[in-house]
Amino acid sequence: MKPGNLHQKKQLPKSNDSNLHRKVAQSIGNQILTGVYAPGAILPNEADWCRIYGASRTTVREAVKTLNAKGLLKSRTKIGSRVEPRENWNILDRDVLSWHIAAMDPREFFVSVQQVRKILEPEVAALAAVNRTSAQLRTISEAFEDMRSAKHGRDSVEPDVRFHLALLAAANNPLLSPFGIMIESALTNMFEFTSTHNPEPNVFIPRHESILKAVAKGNPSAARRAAQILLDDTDLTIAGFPKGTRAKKIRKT
Amino acid sequence: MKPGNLHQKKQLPKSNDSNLHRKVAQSIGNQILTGVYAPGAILPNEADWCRIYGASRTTVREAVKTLNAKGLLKSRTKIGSRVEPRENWNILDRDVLSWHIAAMDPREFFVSVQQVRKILEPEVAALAAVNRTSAQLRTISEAFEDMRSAKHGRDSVEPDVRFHLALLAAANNPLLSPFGIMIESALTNMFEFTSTHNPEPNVFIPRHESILKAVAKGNPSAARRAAQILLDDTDLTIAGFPKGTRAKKIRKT
DNA sequence: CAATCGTTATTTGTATGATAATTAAGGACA
DNA sequence: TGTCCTTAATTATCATACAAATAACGATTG
Repeated sequence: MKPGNLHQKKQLPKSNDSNLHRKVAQSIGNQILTGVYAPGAILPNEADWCRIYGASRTTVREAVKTLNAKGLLKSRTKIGSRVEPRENWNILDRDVLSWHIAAMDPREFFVSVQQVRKILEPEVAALAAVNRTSAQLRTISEAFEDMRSAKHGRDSVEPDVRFHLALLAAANNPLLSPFGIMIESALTNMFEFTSTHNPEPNVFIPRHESILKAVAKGNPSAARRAAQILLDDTDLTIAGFPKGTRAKKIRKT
Repeated sequence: MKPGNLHQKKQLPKSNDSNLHRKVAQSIGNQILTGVYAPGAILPNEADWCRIYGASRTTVREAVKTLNAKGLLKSRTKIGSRVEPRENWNILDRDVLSWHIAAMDPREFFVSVQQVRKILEPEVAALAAVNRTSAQLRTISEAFEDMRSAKHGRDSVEPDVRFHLALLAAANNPLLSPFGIMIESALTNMFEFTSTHNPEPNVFIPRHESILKAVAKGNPSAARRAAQILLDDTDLTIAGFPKGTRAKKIRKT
């Protein structure tokens, strides 16, 4: 990538979200996540960004404040904005995660996600089996029914996501909720692969049913085991992904 | 970089807490976290905030953008800013977490944290045992030595935090890094209790040493077990906390 | 020479006022 | 009753100016 021509206006991705400061934030965020500006680097100053995007300073500053708030930058007077070290990035923020996914090899992403999911989700299922309210159980159950009755594979993605998010919520630990975004991203993006490379998504229905039943019964160890089995199956699916394929961009509305 | 000064104290840059928009963001953020404005509620509009804080609209807007970026709000034209549902809050953001801690019963917080730590940290230790680089091992080891050589309890907090963060980093999974903030907050705030209510903090030294040795040897199951033991001990400490005590406010920079 | 102390220049921070864009809500009309 | 238009409330964007912080530089002095 060629740095240098600051006088040229950037092509901002057109999006239904017509907020200019949001687009600017996304553009800069993407450049950070793709390594155009590495941790420790000083970004162009506000005046430069104004020229680059043809936006007012107000707008640029709001974009920069957004990135500050997500831990990607730290701005100081007379210095400018410096890219923060990676460990300070709010990687589980919805925007940051989407930039991250767009920037990295999707296979690598799935490996990282599966590693975390295999640590968390069995225990989440176990906690849900113990801590769930009846309303939360109903939500999980509804998601499962919608998943089962989905005709096409793509129709089962949304209830599938809903199932896992409901399970996570039923664990009733607020510190776990940021993972909902990770799970959602993973399942949604994974569909881009499974739909094109995997003929039969219905194998997963009984796996989800086992989790649901265990949570309904209030049996934590059964829930834990059921979640582990589902994740092992998911591992196999991922292992079948062809190398070098790029995930299509999913536009969230 | 000179090779000799690995032990140099990290120069904390003078905190820019004097930023007005930051103060406004903190104030509004606190009010959201304490429930003054509940999820779904519409906040006062920008003009109101200007009057309330005596700040310009520019400043208020930057504060609101910050809160938007952290998932606490969503602003829309003609509507105003609405508080988002809790599950969208970036609870593992440094600011949001500190507001959260200030707003809730600290015992409750420790329970939530311990639940998550007991899920994650044993597996983190196991991953670190397998994935660590030698540089990462050195960092962990240095933290341990600093911890051991600390004279007073309060001097062992910083290396203790450093130990756990280094372990987390050594797991080499970027999706886990947001938990560093949680761990840091937990350990730092916990000291406010242990220092006043627990006479002997040195019990934990050998526990940490077991983890270090297992990670050094590259033995994941030993690392996992050692981490579990440490966390069980921590549970006991927390169980001894008197009820109703409030954590003192720790100002992190 | 080395260290100290102002001075200057650069960059972000804050303020003000104006206009545009979005859209909920209410009113006019068929 | 339902549709379409107008209005009003609020955020979004722009332009300009000045304030504050501070790194970099250079003069002064021991």
